[in-house]
Amino acid sequence: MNIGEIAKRSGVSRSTVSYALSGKRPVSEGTRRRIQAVIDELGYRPNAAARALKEGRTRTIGLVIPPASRRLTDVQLGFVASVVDAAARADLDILLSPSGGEHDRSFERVVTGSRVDGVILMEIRLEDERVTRLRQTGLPFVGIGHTSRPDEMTWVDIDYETLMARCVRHLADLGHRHIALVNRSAELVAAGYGPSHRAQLGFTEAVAERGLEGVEVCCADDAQAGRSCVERLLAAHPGLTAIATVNEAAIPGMYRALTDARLTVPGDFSVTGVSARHWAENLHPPLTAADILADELGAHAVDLLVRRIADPGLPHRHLLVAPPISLRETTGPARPRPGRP
Amino acid sequence: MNIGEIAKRSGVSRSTVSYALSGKRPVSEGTRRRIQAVIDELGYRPNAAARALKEGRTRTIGLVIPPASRRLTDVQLGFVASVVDAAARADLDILLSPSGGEHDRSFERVVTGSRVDGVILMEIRLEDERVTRLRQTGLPFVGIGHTSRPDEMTWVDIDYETLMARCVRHLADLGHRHIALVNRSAELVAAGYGPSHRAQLGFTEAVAERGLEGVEVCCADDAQAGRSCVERLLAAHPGLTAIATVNEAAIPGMYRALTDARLTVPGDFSVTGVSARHWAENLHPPLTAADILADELGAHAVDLLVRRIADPGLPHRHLLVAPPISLRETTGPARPRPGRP
DNA sequence: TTGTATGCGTTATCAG
DNA sequence: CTGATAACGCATACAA
Repeated sequence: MNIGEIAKRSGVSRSTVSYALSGKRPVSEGTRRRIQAVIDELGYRPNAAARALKEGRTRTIGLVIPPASRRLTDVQLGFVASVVDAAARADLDILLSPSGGEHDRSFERVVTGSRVDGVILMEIRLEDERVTRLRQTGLPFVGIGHTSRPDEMTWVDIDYETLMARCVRHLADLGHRHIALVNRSAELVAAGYGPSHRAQLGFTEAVAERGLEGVEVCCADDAQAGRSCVERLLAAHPGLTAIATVNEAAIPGMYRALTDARLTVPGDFSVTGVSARHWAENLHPPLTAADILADELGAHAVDLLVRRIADPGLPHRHLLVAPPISLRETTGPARPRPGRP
Repeated sequence: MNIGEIAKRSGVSRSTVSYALSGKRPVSEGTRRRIQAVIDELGYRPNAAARALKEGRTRTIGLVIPPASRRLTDVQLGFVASVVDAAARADLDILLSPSGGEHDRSFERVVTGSRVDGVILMEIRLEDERVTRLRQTGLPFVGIGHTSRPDEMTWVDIDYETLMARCVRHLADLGHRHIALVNRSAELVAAGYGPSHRAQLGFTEAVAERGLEGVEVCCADDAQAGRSCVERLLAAHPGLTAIATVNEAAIPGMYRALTDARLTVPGDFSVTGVSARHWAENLHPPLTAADILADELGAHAVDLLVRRIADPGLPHRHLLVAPPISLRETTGPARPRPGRP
């Protein structure tokens, strides 16, 4: 079924059908209706490939997510959902590319061969080959996250540095003097994952500023890791009374370790961090945390991308958000740990 | 950058470049290398739209997921991940369509206009307009889930009926006589959501078979709902000693309600159900459950789709899996509830 | 071993 | 207001 068939059956030329559809040229009401009738009857839809070939654009954007094998965190899922949602609202289709490392076939397919009009890139590292590649191709793209040279690209991101510093100050205000940062996995940190690095930065700064004792540990993104991580922390640091974390997936395990150690939250021990709101609210007890507004950020990324596609010469723009801490039920005044020497 | 440009710079014709790329015709080693050098230098990639137009296929499959606004369950996420993964392995791209109800623009775009070679459809209802629509278009598709007329389409699915019956029998074997089924949301059940209906069926059958007392309730897909649902259940049914559920998202809340009622699991009360393995294992305590092998099912769906695309005339095939119950730490011998009259 | 020519389905220009 | 026709970039049948 193609436009020629519609033209034949309506007794007009192909161009008339095309114009009747696009409205880019006046078509008499009578023929317009006749054409529409035939289209409805046959269920004709313009071929997307032919249109893309002719118009030079696909009305599709690429979304590069972490490899599917790695389980996505709630925050990441929130980004995906909001991007998908915003794209659908803008009548854009989404081509998904699960690609992490370099030389990924799926990634290459998406960024070359004119399959998409632009790309949204998630999980960006401080040094990220994909960013380099995207810049080479000249394809418009927007990062959710940014590299160590932020001016080179358009991005939206969460200000983990400020957020973590806020968490530390909040704990300090409650009298905590010995605090741990539970970061994401050692691999991620080693790979130069921006949020981890910036969380570290913010933690170190605020700890120094308030003259606290701070300890930093890495922890894999799952409950079991969170549990053993906190067990070790408690054993090694008897004076520790609070944890700040950016590892939401590990929090249930951290709670568990605390419970097992007969430490109540927030009575004996405080926990806070950065997390998706939905996740923080559904923990038991609900986590006092800076709530990441994934919806807003994803929608904004799509918006920036749409503009960049319309005018690739636009100067790069950046959006760094630092949501306030939502007080819930996991932070309280410091109290010396029971059984502490 | 197009094939003509490469041809010009290599001093050969366009067809020679094309054949050098596809290997469908012998090309002398010398010219092949010369062409490749130019391609590498300019970073040429064949235009996907032109190729799709010429070949009549896109090397892309559509994945229809529930609307992004609705939070996906762990099981659903597992399906998406495994489909994405399997498609990437088969060098297929994925066009994502978040669409639930009827007349969805995103859905229409994906299934018409030859944007994809085939579709994988998730969250199918007993009566599902999208299935009807897909059948009309003649586009190959595979369901993860199936309608009330299973022979009309190719699908893979989880045998919730058998699974739920198994859960009930397992509880009955442990001496439980009064059991509740916590289903998914009332909306979903009302909309004719297959898994919910089949779980209901299996529950009713097994309860009758073993002469038990059974009660069925619906519950929204979140922790809060699970909590209040179990609170109500405990108040209304003093003899209740076990729950079977297909609502994994509600389980943390269910645990909470049990704890609040001073009921230990599995000492005083048993819980079991159907869940993603990862989810069951990460609950505290880990849930005794039939583990849904999302990976396997998603990969299988892609495989079936690829075959259907290759030969649309193939007879419909179905895969109904019923994984065994993995014994973990939430079911034990029945014991009368404390404080029971 | 290579070159020429055609058509995939659209949109848009040019001509009536 | 409408029709004929030329691209868009590629793959391939046909010729050499």
